[in-house]
Amino acid sequence: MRILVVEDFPPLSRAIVQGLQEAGYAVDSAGDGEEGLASAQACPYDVILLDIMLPKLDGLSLLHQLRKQHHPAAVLLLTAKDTVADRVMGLDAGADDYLVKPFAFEEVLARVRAMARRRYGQREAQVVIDDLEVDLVARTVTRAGRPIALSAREYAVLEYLCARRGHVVTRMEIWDHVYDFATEPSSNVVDVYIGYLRRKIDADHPHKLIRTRRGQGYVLGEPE
Amino acid sequence: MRILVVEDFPPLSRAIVQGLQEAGYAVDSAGDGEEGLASAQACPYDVILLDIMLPKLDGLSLLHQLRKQHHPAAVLLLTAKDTVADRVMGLDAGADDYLVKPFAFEEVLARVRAMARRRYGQREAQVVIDDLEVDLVARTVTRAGRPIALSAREYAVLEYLCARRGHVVTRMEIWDHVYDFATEPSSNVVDVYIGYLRRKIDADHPHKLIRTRRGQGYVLGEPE
DNA sequence: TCCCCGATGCGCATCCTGGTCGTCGAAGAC
DNA sequence: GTCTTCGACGACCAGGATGCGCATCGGGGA
Repeated sequence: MRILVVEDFPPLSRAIVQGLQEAGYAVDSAGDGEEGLASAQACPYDVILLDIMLPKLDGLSLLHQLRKQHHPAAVLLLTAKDTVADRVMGLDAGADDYLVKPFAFEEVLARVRAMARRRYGQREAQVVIDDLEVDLVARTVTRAGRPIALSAREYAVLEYLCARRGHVVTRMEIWDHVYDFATEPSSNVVDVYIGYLRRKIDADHPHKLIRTRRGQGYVLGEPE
Repeated sequence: MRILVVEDFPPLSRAIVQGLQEAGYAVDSAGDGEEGLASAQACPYDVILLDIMLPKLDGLSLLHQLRKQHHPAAVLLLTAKDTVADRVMGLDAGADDYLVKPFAFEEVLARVRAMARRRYGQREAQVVIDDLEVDLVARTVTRAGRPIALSAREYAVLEYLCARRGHVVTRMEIWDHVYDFATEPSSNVVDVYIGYLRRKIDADHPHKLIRTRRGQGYVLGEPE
């Protein structure tokens, strides 16, 4: 899952970004409204955390712009104000959820998880494929009942594959959702991580869970 | 689907071309407006990705020329500017969609898919013919419920046949939409791939799904 | 230490070519 | 109308080149 944080107060922004990264998300941040808009347009973020009071371009205007362009991200508004009028205005503008400052980081995490899941039309917090179980809330993976430890990046790749289970996913798409802006897509990292994952959860030959579509990408699940 | 990318900034161009190829499209590229116009006139592209700021001939002029010649391609404009005036000018010139830089690759892919589908008048993301099902989003194929693995090229041919289901399609047309400039049409590749497809999805004799129209081409579906 | 990521080389699926065989259809003879 | 003949077109096969995917190694960073 890839997340954008638009917040102008550096300590808060830093705290949120760090917390989300620790939770295994790919996170970018923007310090004002204009930067936020540009970033949002540049990337298919799954979730955008958006402060309302921002320099240059306020959060609600930004949200309006995004929705006008049919941006698919789920938006979580962060605000100091909490009146019914504010709340209505935010949700009317196309926000998916609403969080009033001050809030606990736990709260952020919970809502982000919920939104990310909703975004891919998954009701269940648990994805089951064959004897593999991925718990998207607990962020745990078991195969045939035995728990499997994944690194943050490994989990991120698996999570994205789960979100699009049964669909052919190109390397580029995986890249887009697992990496932030820091790196360049001119390498075989994705292959490498598919390899790691297979070694841990899909050791048999031929691979039954993560199937290769030569020249196209990978598919998770989808039997036969 | 065959796509032309007209973009003068090499890194961006390369990234887009590579990504689209990975997604199974036949892609050519042009580095300036004149080259772009020449390529567009030389080939029945389904989609053209067109930068506005270009050397020699700018994107809007190019677009005007194409529309004057009734070129059928769907055009996706790429631009750094994003004012209402720009947007209106682009769409008035006959563009089908509009993408503001910087953008994520996945955004490009989504819009290209949407345009390609619209272009062939398909609402559904899934094509069903008899007991054959082709999911154009998931890029999966099933016959009588059983999934069928196709290679990238096999899928590309089938996708094009789906797009023109019920119509007679010549070899040349298939070739045009499945291959880029790299190869020459002086062979029987298309026949060969029709053969591959039939073996996988249409094994019965006589072939019910992919019918031969001697001296003309092939038809997908269209009973009797 | 564990995780992350770029690079290299090998093996194989995929792709294409060229050739041969089978088949369809038109035209002509009866 | 029917049968025959011939030409052309399409189907299928198999060998070989290509390039993709995968495993692995090793350096760098947290």
